[in-house]
Amino acid sequence: MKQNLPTTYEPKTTEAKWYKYWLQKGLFAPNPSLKAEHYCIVIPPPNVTGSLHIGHALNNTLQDILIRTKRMQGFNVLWVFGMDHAGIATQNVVERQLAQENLSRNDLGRKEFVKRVWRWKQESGDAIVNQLKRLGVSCDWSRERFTMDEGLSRAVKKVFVQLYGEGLIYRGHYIINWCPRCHTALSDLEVEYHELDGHLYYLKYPLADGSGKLTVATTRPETMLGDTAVAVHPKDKRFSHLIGKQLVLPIVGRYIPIIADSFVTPEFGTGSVKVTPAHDLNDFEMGIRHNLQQIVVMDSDAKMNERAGKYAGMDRLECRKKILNELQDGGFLDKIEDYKHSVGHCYRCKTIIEPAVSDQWFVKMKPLAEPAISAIRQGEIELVPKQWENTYYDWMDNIRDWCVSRQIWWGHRIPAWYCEKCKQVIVQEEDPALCPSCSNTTFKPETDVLDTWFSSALWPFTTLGWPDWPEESLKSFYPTSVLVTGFDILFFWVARMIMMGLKFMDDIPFRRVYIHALVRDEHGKKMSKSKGNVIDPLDTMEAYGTDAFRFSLTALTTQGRDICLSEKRIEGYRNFINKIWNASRFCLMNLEGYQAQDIAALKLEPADKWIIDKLKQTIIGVSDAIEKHEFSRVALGLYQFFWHEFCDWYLELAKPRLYQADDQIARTTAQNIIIKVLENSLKMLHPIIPFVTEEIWQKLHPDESIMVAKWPDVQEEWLSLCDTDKSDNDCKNMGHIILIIEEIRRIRTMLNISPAKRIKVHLAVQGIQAVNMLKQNSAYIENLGKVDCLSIAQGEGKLPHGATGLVDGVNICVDILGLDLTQEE
RNA sequence: GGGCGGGUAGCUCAGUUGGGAGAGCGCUGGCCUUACAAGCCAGAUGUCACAGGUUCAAGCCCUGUUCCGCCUACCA
Repeated sequence: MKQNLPTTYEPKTTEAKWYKYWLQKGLFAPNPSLKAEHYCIVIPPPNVTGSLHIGHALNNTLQDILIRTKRMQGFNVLWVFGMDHAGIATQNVVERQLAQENLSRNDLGRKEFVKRVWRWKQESGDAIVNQLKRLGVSCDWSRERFTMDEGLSRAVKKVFVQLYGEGLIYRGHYIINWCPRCHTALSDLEVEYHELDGHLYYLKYPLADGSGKLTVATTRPETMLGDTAVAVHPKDKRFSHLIGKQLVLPIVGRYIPIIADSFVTPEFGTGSVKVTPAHDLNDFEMGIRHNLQQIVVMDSDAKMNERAGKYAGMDRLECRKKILNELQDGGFLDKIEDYKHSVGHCYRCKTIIEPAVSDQWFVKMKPLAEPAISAIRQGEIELVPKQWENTYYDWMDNIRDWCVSRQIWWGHRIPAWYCEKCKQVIVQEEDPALCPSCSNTTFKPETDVLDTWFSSALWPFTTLGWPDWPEESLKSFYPTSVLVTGFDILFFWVARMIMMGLKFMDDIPFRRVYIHALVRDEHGKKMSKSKGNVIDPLDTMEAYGTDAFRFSLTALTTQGRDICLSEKRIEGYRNFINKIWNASRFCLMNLEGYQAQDIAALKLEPADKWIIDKLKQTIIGVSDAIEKHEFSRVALGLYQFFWHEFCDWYLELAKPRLYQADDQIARTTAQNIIIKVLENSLKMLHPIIPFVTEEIWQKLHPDESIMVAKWPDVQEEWLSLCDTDKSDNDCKNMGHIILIIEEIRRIRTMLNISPAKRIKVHLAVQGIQAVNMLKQNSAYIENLGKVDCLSIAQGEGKLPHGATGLVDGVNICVDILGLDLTQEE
């Protein structure tokens, strides 16, 4: 069994080899004949917008750790893979490509454009799959799904139609967030707010009766063209005499009323506010309350339209300047103050969004949210870390209706038609044949598509086969075991999956949500291409190996904190991988004559019991940490055990027995222990670093994959053999011996004794038992302390001249007679 | 405005029910000791943000202050 291996681990060749092997053996798919508890994860589907970033690497590494562990623990495991069509984002990518050819999507037309996006989807999808394979993830590729594939599209239609039928989806004329660049409505969540330095402009509106002027404050003077009122607080005594009077809108000349509305904050600005129902959310609502006209003065590009008169065609910001000039000239501009305020931007293209009124489709959220709130409150779904529950409640308790229609081309068409004759809206899965109200047969189909997150919300059950359930077995994987995701999509995705799962499956979609952090650079800065601090997963895997990369991510994943990743750190863990490699190499090199033996046939030494006890503690700690999803604890516990306990101490302690040939049983014992410890370590390490562990495992067990090896079990005879609770003190004694060795080494260093030099050491301790213990373990001290003459005495002893130390009641004296200490000075 | 998280060794961070202040990297010194120089041995380094309080005992619990980050809101 003796084998020779190179001294440095070479990840590249190894990784490709084993991934292929696993695929060929079909180890990623669930075992239909296995009668075991199910463990299922559905992947957060990556967007088909290009390639994966480090956040994906983290997300999928953590999922793979759970999946691989559970597989080894005997569960019937399914990890569903799939991708998201990512409506706006993907459309933008393809539009940018077209722009390089000086084309727009309109040049192609809808049909051609969508074809082109499908082409891109193929390309991007392949890249994503390859990256994930490179990362070593063990998802079931045979069940790949796409949010726009046939089955999922059918599910989307079905859900839409049912919700519409129940009045939970409606079409309405409301104010929404409009992105003038993407040319589509956005949901509230898709708007990012950023603080901008702006101004507060004070405008003077004259009273129609000539009795004076009323000053309003605004950040957007250009919207005055669409003003249809000025509001004051009903209890504000300064203005109560003006309520009901008319103002003359400067420049425009239109008459607008002064209204009273408690929305107005008397302390802010002048206490009176201009009302533009068509271009501001609050004004819109005030407009409804007071039955005001909505005057739209901008078009879909956020340019002024014909209602803006001479400003028509102007960009909104340009128009602002011109209007201010004109107001100034007319004496309507009172003053301008600097003002910081937050402005909404499109989360996909960062353009400033424009509130606009239009016809859109909405999902009524309150009835869906209530059961989803109680699912968390009742503990049916657990959020890890728990602190996110507050955030969840906060949003869910104040949830607003969800605008789901998008005016883009890439996505699920809304299954609605309009009768060309009577304008009746028809919502159904199939094309209508006959108008139910006028029997007309010609219809205009809805051109809007659905928000991407609408189909994502159905992901946990559509990927498993709903509504057709082509494979009956998959049904039993719902609810899934855990969802692993970032906090940034808690509302976008997690909350909506819970709502839809409860609505359509009548059950939660997952029992637990593990929410991990964002990956930042080593100084905590967000990674971005423009800052140049991006760590690319592929480059990193190329440079340090996939295992080192995965181990780094895992070791840094502590709950409730962002992950700061530096190359230095990855390099450090690369060294750990190499350490594993070399320790394994050492074990394999010393297996001559090895035979697996029953414990009973072995002659265990204190060092053996000590390492077995440490292994046992590690198994308990690691298994527990995985169960609690404390990933950093998993990685660091294994690191500490393997490097510092196994390599630094045990292997050194075991070397004399491995190197000699006289005492066969001593040798066999040491061999059995190192193999036992190595195998158990490899198994626990495998979910984090699958490649190197498989490589070594198969040197011990040719053509038996570690992927399906049994997870370490502390009940096993081997591991229960050293029990510190029982009378056996060998483990504890070994701990004392280690301290003594360390003290001897310290003294050596202090005295500047060359590491190669063998020295004389005298030990003295109270009590015959203690003396016997030291005598029993003297070989360890001699070997690792480089001592060739160790004397052990009871009591104070008569210690000769020398340097002394004291450890746990043991007096240590290094004999300096005969030592050449001249180099000390 | 509201909420959450965080301020621990030069850097990045652990610290699970209060009792020993820790890891990795970096740094210093010594070693090619027959697995590993991507290594081995030894070492230095901290008013645990600040101020009070509870306690025999506080990095950990309570109150206040301050700085940083994030989320959220109808900041005209």
